[in-house]
Amino acid sequence: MPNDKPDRTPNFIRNIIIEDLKHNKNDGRVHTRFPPEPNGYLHIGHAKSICLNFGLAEEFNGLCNLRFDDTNPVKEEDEYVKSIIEDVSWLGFDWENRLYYASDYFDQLYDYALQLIKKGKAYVCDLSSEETREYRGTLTEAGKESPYRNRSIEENVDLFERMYKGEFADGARVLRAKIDMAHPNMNMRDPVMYRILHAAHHRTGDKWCIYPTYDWAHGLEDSIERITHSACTLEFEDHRPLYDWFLEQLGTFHPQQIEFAPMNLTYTMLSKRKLLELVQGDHVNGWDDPRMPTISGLRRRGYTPASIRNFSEMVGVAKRESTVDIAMLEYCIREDLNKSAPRVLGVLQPLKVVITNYPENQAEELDAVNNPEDASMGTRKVPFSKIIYIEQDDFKEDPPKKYFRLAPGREVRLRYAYFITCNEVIKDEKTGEIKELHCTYDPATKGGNAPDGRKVKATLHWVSAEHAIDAEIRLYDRLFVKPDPGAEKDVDYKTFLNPNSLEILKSCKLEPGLKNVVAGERFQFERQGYFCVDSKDSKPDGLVFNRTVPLRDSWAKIEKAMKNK
RNA sequence: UGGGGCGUAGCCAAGUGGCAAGGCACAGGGUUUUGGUCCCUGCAUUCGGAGGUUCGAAUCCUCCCGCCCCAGCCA
Repeated sequence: MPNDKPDRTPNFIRNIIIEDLKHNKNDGRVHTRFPPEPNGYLHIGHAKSICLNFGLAEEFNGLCNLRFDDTNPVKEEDEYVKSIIEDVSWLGFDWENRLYYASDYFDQLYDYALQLIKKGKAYVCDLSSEETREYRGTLTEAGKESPYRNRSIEENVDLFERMYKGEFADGARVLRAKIDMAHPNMNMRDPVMYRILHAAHHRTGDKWCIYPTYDWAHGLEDSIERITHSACTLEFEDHRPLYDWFLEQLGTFHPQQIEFAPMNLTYTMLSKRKLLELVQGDHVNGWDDPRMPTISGLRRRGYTPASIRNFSEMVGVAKRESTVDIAMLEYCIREDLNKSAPRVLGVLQPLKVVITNYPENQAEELDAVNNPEDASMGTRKVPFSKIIYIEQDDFKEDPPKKYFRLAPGREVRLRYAYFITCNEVIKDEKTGEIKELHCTYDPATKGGNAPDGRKVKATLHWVSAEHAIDAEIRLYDRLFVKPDPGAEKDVDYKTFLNPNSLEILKSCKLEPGLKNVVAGERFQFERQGYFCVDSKDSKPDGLVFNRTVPLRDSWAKIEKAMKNK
């Protein structure tokens, strides 16, 4: 059995496939598909579905198609298909030559509809949409049959052909399946198959003015492509009897629809409609804003495809409604970047430090390790001189308990450099603001070790002032302040948008080696977090970095715990 | 009051009659020139509840409770 990851958590869909394979169902074929509607950008929830479908195909030596479910021209755009293609392939999946569109099948769908009409299983209905709703009945009451339900086959064929030809106005008529207006499942009460829409389609242009509905089209799309296992989300469970009904009536290849629970993520929103609102309302800067849970947003934020694939595997697939803790996603990106990202020194909020006993006009090149997790990534040189910057947070004039960074009289290590001791704090006379620190260094501790064996409790990152390069750094935080911003039904979720989800730092100081970075390049700024070069705004003479995720910070936890005491 | 689903730890999630995997989070401890990583340890006598069947139940049966979805010519 093709399974190179025996430790993968089992899930019910995989179990169904294993069982089907055991009985040689579909001649042992496994063929899945990812069927997005091109009406928005893909988000992390779609990524889970992509990983599921392509992953299953991969695991069982099958195939997975990418298919655009473009049956509604008024909502769909080419921009979205472009972004979806980019996102799926960025995630690392390959549909080879199997890129399909529902619109490729419009002719076949039309023929199938004619077949159903001729079997007396579909009819043209002249009821308005309001009337159709009234006739449908309610959840607890049966519906009424349309007065047009018993038209002759000839009349239905004629009317349907004239619908196709464009003789009727939008909404004037629809084609409906003739099933059962008293069915307890609302979806079976003569569902609409075609509606008249005089709208240009992003691919077929003005060829069509009738468009198939999802229920009518989807099963047939799957059938035409000989899909074996058609995974979709839970809300379509009620549609399965209809999915099956159409395929049975037509006697065509019958894929199996399997429903799984869609994913929710804490502190964000996974709904195309709401994400569109955030974009259109300028609450974020576009679909690929690094705060967005979209694949393009995560990509720009610095997430790797591997981290997202791993996350998808980690959250699993089940039928139970779930809200995954965003900490799990953050864990996945840290895990990946810890192994792969080069370490670098960068100061976000600089505090000037003068090493008073270090010679003027001197600079030396110190050896620094590029990644302690991977020796093959080698070492580099970092310049050191009399004036350096350290992080404002790394000095406290009046250090609290358990704070073991720099403080007056205290000695700490500068990473890869020297031990320094703080002797003097220079303040602005008026504001009391700390302007700079005067420290002395111990020349014997070069590289970071004291020959006499004395220890320091802290190691700080730093950057030489005269060698540093400037950069803008964008710090991102969760998009919403509540774990489930949509939970309160009578409060708009936008109320819970985090006003501090983006903080821009303009005068960050980075080690000079970062001068020639390229868009998308990722680094760990030691003791801070993982950052990547912004793909849109970063320029050679104006570097912009996005913080992907901060490092775990146990000091922050201690601080918080002390405050809560 | 119709139909379809789902209830295993704070969050995901295995398990399908033989005595509760794993991960995240959290809490301790060790290593450490990143308060990072890594490594140990702890974390459900119990599976929504109550009965029943059985030598034995999260798994089977009955009843009850809770949550989600469905009345678009959206997908």
